[in-house]
Amino acid sequence: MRRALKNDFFERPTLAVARDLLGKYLVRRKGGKTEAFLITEVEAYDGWHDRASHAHRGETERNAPMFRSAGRWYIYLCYGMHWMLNVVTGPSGYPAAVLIRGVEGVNGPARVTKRLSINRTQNDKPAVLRSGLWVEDRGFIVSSRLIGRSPRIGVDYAGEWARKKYRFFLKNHELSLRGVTHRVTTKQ
DNA sequence: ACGATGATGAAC
DNA sequence: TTCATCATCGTA
Repeated sequence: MRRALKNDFFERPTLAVARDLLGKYLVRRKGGKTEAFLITEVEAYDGWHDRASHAHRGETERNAPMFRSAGRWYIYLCYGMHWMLNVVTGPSGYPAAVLIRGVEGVNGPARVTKRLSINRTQNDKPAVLRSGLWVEDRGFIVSSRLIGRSPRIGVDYAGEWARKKYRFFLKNHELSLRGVTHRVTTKQ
């Protein structure tokens, strides 16, 4: 089973999308080569009131993709050198997105974009095969007991929002890191 | 523990 | 126009 996720997957509440992205595959096609990576760690950024979100101070040129329809990429430069990859979620007009913080064998949001050669050229583009970057369901089921939650990384300035457990990760991430076949999932 | 490195947004 | 800040990482 190999099915590219459609907009209806991303149009759901942001926390649900974040949780369900674990165990899906981030797929990159570039220069005739296609690579797929198991998604192992994500963070949700949910609405205007979320003080950790770029959308907290309203719509700007940078965060405009977050306010648009779900299933598009929101990519921006952080600390002057790192690209951050997010996928827009929720209804159109509601600013929300999920940050891809880790994939199998690649730990950390800046390393993910570096490994997959992602930069602003994909920003605001739809997550479909045609754009060269999309997400696939490959039939794995990730049960709740294999998922960990924690506060988000690097958002200590966000007050009570910094403490919300909006980060989701696969508990056996370390196994994946060492290149060992992961056992977190069960074939459908 | 800290410097790299530049876009962003808010203040002036 | 200036300035502080920043959804991080590599080196020490």
